[in-house]
Amino acid sequence: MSNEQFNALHYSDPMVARILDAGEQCIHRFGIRRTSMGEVARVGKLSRGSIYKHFNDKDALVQGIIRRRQEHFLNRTEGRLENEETLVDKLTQSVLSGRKDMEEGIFAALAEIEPETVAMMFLDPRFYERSLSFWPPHVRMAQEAGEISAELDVGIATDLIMRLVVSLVMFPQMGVRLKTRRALRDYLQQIVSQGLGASL
Amino acid sequence: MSNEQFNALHYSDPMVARILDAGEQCIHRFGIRRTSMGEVARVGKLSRGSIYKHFNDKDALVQGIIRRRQEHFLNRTEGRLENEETLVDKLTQSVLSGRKDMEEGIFAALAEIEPETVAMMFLDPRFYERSLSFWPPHVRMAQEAGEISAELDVGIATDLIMRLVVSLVMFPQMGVRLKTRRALRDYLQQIVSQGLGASL
DNA sequence: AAATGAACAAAAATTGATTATTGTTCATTG
DNA sequence: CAATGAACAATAATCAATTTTTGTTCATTT
Repeated sequence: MSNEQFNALHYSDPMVARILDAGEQCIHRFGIRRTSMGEVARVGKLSRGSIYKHFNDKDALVQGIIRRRQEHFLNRTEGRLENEETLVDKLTQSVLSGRKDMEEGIFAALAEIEPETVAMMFLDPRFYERSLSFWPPHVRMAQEAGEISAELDVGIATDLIMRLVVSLVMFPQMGVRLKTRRALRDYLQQIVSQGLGASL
Repeated sequence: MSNEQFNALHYSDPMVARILDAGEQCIHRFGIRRTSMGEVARVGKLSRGSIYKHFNDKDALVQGIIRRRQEHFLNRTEGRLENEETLVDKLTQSVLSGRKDMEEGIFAALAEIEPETVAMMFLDPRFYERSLSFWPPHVRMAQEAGEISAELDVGIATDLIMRLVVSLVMFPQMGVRLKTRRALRDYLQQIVSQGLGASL
């Protein structure tokens, strides 16, 4: 009998939320390695058995915490994007939000205690897939607005955007320094609208 | 008194080459963690003291091995690019070469034994900087050939290329599947010449 | 029904004693 | 004069014994 707790995350369930809250608190303070299920239970004031009811194992719990954090980031970003007119502005805003989260959130804390863990996380396909699924609606909107080519395959556009945004968030110090919002926006504008072709 | 052995790698020096050869052999077989300086000395049939004459510590040796391997890859790729007419073809060839190296070279072996080490390596700025310094001449050639905009800043073009190539090599399975040379070339052609603008 | 907590074997982390490795120095070798 | 190898303290890896944690089960509680 397979468990459905793998695919869906029932954030509405207060018990699940309590477990994730407690788990995230522990990870933030001690890192993943030094966080035990018993400690999570103690912090969340619930039973260990009850954690295992909702998460098959420790890795599932950790993945759930990371996933919720990332989805929370994507939702927050989604909200911010409503103020942005163009796809380029949306990309700019997303990179800036992403960078900010990386340098102050739970990932920053983890990077100090367990850098290998964070590195492994970055190589995890699931991490990218979630970022990837964020963009198609925005790509279509940009196509309807005539901002980018309507004939272009959504998958291809999304792929480029995902690779660019992830790279710019993860390695802000690499290549050209795009420190200011303006510089970053100009860079993205050039690539999105002309690639390396005719310059602005 | 600072040592100059950090910045320059004297591949011409037969002693340095012997040390790097022995070290690479050890890393390939046992991984970085289980490779000792004594073992490298034994394999290379030289003294431990002599290794420390050329490399300040174990990390310097490991970095030297990785660096030489990457430079070797870049040189080999450089040779292959001479057959390629356009920047897009060069990019295509580089991604394919990179992917091949990643799935069969020392990195593939390391990824099996010490995935965290490989993950950390990927997050190391030095790894990117070497890839970054590879592209400017090709960008200029493409500009002279009228393939990409002559007004475009070389740094910006190089930045995009580096981020794209690294991403496509490191995460071939992410986003759009670009399995065939043709599919990969079309993808790169679109991005380089029009970005997400007018489609082909 | 859902959560609890106790019991349990298997797996993993911790501990402390022991051994190996590191990085340095230097007199000797080729 | 570069390479060697032995000596050395400091650091890190290893190993076996012990303790903790994991993941599962199930009778009990809410």
